[in-house]
Amino acid sequence: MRVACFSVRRNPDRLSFEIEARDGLARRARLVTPHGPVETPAFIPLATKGSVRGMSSREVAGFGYQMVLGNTYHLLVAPGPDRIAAAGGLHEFMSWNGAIITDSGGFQVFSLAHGGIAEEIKGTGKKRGGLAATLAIEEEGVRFRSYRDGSELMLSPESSMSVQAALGSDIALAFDECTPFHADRDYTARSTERTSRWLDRCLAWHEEYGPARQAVFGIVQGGTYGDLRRESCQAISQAGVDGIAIGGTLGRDKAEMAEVLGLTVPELPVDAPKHLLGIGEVDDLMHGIGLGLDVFDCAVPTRLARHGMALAPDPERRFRIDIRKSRAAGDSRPLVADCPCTACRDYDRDYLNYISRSEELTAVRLLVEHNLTYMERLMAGARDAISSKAFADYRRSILAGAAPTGCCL
RNA sequence: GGGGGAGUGCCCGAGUGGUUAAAGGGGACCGGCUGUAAACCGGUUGGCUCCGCCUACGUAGGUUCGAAUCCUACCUCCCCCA
Repeated sequence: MRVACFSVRRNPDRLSFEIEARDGLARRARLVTPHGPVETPAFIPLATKGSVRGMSSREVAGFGYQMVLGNTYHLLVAPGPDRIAAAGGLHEFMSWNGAIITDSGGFQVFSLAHGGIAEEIKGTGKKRGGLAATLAIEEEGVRFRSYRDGSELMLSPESSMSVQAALGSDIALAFDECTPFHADRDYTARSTERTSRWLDRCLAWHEEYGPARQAVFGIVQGGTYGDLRRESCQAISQAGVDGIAIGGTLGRDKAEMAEVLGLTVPELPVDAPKHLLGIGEVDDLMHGIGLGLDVFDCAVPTRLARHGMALAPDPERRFRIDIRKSRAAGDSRPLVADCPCTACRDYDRDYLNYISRSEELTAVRLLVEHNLTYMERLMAGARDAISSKAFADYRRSILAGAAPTGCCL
């Protein structure tokens, strides 16, 4: 049974979403926020703590990005919503003129308890010492211990929305619990239902006190269970949100992720803007766009860069090249041929290998710029392909090892 | 010429009779990273016919049941006095 009653709160002051072209399920659209448009499909870099690590806001805009993602939990811990509000909101605070979507802190319920997605799936989170920063998950909300000073803090649907109101993001995400991969069906079901109740509370609070020009997205949970995903989709579709994000565990591997998304996306209203949270990698983006998803955010491009990995059209090596490997030493080729980023224009692999191994900050900056440039070109290429009804070919060529064709400068 | 000190695995550096193939760093190599506790986290790093053996703590001898650790000679380096 297809959900038909998607009640987008169509308020152009807050958010509009215009689909401009379709190619199969994929679509090219424009998400217009109070801080400008976002051409979709779009990849959104993370500015978790109010900064895209290693890059100035001006630089990020220069790479072609129109939206970044900030985090409620991290900005609550420091510097705190009051200080950001006093600065005139997060846009002003971080000198970012484009759109901002803020995550609700729901993911931190999961990540602070388990260490991360891979660690939770593999059960290796303990290796990092276990922060135990998530104290309790209750109907009211979640109690955390600040990893900064040990103090206790609570995040609830109301307080998360309140912080996001103070941050003044263009899109606020409803407070949710990201259920772990290892949660059983019973727990996932109860958690997902609670997340739905939390969504209602978020919307009620926002209706009353939230900024008029801030949109609210609900988050689909349900783990890897098809029926729970469906119920979550229905609850959100009927709640009166401005858009929908897909969260929660997407399974053990890419095959399972495809399965879960295959069960989830068709349950959502076609016309709603859809954001796939936390994904991802080059092939994942091609897959998600093919399903009709619009926005993607992920730590991977910036984090990999800090870890010495550059994105590259090499499916055999998971679309990345480890610039610190000795094979890069003495290699006078650019990182990626025809890439317009500084690393590729001005330097060769030999030099990048050397400065990266030397722990020079410049190496990190160059790789972050490269990866962000790569992702934006990948997405720009996808947008162009959709406009010319050639997305299937584009996707095929990218997965076969072709370089992104989009222009972002 | 006289006096003193030091030589340890790729590098630095602990260790002064047995539980030491030898702490700890660094480097190197491999792996991981998907709503960022992450410019981070694991693993490996003498050899082999690998659950045991061989080779190893400057070189060559010696003491001892047993030595990187004690003794002797030699080689090299550093410091001080002439």
